[in-house]
Amino acid sequence: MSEKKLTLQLDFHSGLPIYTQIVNQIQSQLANGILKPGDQLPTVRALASELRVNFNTVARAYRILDEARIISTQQGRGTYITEIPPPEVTEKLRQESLSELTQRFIGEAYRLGFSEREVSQMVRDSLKSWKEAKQVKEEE
Amino acid sequence: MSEKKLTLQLDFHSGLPIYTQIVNQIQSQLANGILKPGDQLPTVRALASELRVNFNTVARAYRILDEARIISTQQGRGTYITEIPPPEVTEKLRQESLSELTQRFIGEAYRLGFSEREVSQMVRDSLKSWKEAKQVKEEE
DNA sequence: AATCATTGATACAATTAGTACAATTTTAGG
DNA sequence: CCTAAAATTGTACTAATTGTATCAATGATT
Repeated sequence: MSEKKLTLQLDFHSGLPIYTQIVNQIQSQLANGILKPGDQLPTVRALASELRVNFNTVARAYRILDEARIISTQQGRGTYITEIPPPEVTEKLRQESLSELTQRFIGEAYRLGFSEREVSQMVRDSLKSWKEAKQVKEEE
Repeated sequence: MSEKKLTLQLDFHSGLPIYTQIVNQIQSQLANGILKPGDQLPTVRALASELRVNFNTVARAYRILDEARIISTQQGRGTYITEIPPPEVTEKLRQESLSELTQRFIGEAYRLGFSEREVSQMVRDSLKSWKEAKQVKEEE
């Protein structure tokens, strides 16, 4: 696993805010293929030290990219380029995630000794309340 | 006694903490019948080594599952899937617990952006598999 | 001068790793 | 067999690394 070193060129006199320059350059390196989905970015402190900049400035750039779903920042872990699943598998992944969630729920209910009838009845009731709550919310 | 090897797939970039992924996948495998009450799980150190993760991370996952009464950890012995406790709770408590469980499930599905239709369809499917699995088990 | 955007300082929170310890089982000597 | 040491297993506490939140200082623009 090669440790790619993120290289950014900041221009402190350009009038563009530092955090904007960081955002732009990471986006452009991603567009160029220099950065790839799954790549880990330097920590906010490491990159800040590299660029001779306050780490909050890097954190701000990372937050902007995170909100744009371009990167994924994880407290205590690090920062990674978002994996973009090809569109045809997105739905599959979605279903798998719902399936796992449902299986955990059913399994837990089973463990607690509930019958199929009880579970399906409770799901019906809960979905009904949920739908009603959603309608109220949409009327606001 | 066949030594079932617990197989987990971790995604280190998914945004979900490792310990959460371990918790979820063990619950899933229990719901699927891949894991069964009484099964012994790998030791914290064995699973950690397998997953290339610190053993405290596995211990944390095990502790969460233990607190949820899904597994039973015993210092010096090992870790086992909890045997289904006889539901000695009253019917009222039973219903409350099912209701809470269901609302948590629906809420989580909602948070992940699934529609009522998708959720109820998935519940139907999962209940069907569950019923089938139970029949097979009763024939043994 | 006032205001606003940018950057910096400081404290905090979440996750994972390190180290020492306690409970239990296994094993080796007698 | 019995017993004590060793190995195995989970626990507790702490440290290190990471991103987050809040607010203060700075500096440019109006």
